[in-house]
Amino acid sequence: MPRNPTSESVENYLEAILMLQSEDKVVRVKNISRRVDVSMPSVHTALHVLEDRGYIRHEKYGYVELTREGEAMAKRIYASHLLITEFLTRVLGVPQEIAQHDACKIEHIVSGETLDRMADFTKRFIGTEDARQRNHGPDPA
Amino acid sequence: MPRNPTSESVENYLEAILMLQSEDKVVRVKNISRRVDVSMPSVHTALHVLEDRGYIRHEKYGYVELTREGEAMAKRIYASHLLITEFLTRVLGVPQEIAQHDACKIEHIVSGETLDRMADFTKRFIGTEDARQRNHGPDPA
DNA sequence: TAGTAATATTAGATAAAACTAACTTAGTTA
DNA sequence: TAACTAAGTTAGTTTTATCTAATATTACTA
Repeated sequence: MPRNPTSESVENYLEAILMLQSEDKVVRVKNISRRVDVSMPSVHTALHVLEDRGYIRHEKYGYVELTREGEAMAKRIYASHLLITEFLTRVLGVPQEIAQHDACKIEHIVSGETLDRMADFTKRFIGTEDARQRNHGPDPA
Repeated sequence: MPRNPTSESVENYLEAILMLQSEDKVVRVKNISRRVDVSMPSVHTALHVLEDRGYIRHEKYGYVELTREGEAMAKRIYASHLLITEFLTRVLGVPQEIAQHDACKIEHIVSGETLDRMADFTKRFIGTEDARQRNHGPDPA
């Protein structure tokens, strides 16, 4: 495996922790394990990596917390996820569930450039769609 | 790592072999190595996997050939690659080089559903763009 | 045809990310 | 407070994909 500075795996854990944090207030190994669908020992190992990279704080037998950097990173990834999902569903018309699944993968590999274009396109497209609905007319170009 | 039946790595090798085959007629470990940017021993190992799965034929110190299944697989992946690249460049306006890079990643993970929607959207979109050019721009003849 | 250069292969190591099994800690409850 | 349970940790293994160094083969050429 490559020495990628931020692997898909790391990003997934951060994203999961962010979501658990916002849902349950308190984040434990068990929760992450269930959310990411991975054994507790695997989570444990991953948490060491995340801690080494300064993304989380974690004391033995204690709760898990995102650092400022970890939270920023997690939010960035989550934002990508939302953006991609919206693009897939609203622009391309991909069914929700499939869009979710694809977004989970794409969010880790896509360039910032493409992400920006998706955002722009979605914004313009939604506007156009809304206008079309208001007018009942053909595509205004 | 997951026991994914067809990994990104396998797909990349197949794609590379297909392209080399169409360019050079004859495919050797060295060529694949350069194309995929991986050492020759790594290619060698990968070729065993590909052979076990019935995607290629390869005799010691000889050339590499795709089987019928291997070629089908490779073509399927390459078609996705083209489709995604076209979508990114022509619809979203992502610069060629970045689009290529993103396509190389996305092609391995995206669902067939999303792929289909991209194809449809591109077709419709290009049609619209052409019409716009015919109406407002110089005559394309 | 012998020697060399290019290519291929083998052997063995490393890294990431996961796993199971076994053990430890902490919290609850009888 | 003793003991049970749930959660966490440690130890050790596996899989996939890569690498470097060393060796072998092939093909060419002098």
